Amino acid sequence: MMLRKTRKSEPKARLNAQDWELAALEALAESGLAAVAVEPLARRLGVTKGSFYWHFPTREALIQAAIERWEKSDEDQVIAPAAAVADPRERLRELIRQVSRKRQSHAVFAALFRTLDQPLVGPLVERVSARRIAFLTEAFRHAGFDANTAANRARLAFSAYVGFVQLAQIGQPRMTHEEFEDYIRDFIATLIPR
Amino acid sequence: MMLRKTRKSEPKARLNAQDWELAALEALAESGLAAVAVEPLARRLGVTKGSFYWHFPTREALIQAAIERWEKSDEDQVIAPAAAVADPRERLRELIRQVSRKRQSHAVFAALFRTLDQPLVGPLVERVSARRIAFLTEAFRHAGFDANTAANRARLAFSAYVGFVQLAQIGQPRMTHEEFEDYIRDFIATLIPR
DNA sequence: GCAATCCCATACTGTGCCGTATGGTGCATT
DNA sequence: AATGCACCATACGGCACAGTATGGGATTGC
Repeated sequence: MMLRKTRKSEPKARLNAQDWELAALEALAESGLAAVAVEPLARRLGVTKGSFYWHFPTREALIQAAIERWEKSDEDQVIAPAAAVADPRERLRELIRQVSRKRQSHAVFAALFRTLDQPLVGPLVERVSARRIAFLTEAFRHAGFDANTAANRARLAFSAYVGFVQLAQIGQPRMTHEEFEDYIRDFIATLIPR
Repeated sequence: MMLRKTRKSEPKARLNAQDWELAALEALAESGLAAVAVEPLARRLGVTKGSFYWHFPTREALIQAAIERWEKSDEDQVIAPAAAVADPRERLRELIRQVSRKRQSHAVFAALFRTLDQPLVGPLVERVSARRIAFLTEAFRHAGFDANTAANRARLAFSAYVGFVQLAQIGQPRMTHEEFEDYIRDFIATLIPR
């Protein structure tokens, strides 16, 4: 009983709070918020909940920390790179292209969208959605649309984005890489006419 | 102990399987599949689970029956009326307009979309989605698009639809009726150019 | 090399739901 | 009026997870 026995892919022996947060985000992306449960995560990490409750006071605290971590990384990795592009149309195209990369981040977003009833998740999704819609509206305005049309177009684009990440969850489009690129091209051409 | 004591809005005294299915769909539309639980539903209906297990062998059976009922009613009330319209463009407009009515049905669809991991729900949503995308693709083809573009446009429209019902869940758009009508107008104008 | 601290295992209680067993009550039929 | 069936209440066992209590092994600082 001296050696470590069974463990998934033999990770590090001792954990910290960040390890739990990352594991929570993995489970969240794969199986939704319900999978962010203490005991299942502990099994996944090869420890018991005795470990967990040293790092976090409660399950809610873990969820809170995990989604805050996601919100920040998503802001940095999706919004910021797009905002850096000067030309409005090209900025929109860049934003849409971000969806195909950063799979993990969008999987988390999709998972959060499926748990809006949760008190911790609802406000977050609402906040992030409002921020992105505002960002899109601004971009469409600078692309030459009037205020009203820009708002509508932003809503449409964001809805299409949300719908797409949801559909991607079941592989409903079931597209090859070429089909996907073609779809994105049409997507952009339809929403951002020139 | 002769009279009925407490009960929500005093419904009928004795229930049948259909009552349970309708209650299940209500709970599903309001709070997702997790709320379709035997004991909570029993409380909601003012009875105990002794009643439930007379009508259904298991919780899965109730879910199965409820979503089958929804699938049929949705087919009849959303797809069929749109399919009846002759002109392709007008048919698409009619389909999109259906979304603003039939709120309950779309709330259920949104709830099911948030529970794709469930073995009973996944195939259903996949089936319904494929059917609608095929329907949309066909409509776009008849509207003059080539096969490839029609498929992409159908995906885009369906994604926007899925995203919209999800966003409606948090009242993210937070639109007045006029704003909504205006949005739908832009939605149609953008996706179905003439 | 020793103590303090960090990290975790074990064992427990509590809760909410699923499913079963069994008995009881109202209603229709005869 | 008695019987049979449809419908429901009550009570029970089981499971999975949240959270607590406590002790023990590992590590670090000295």
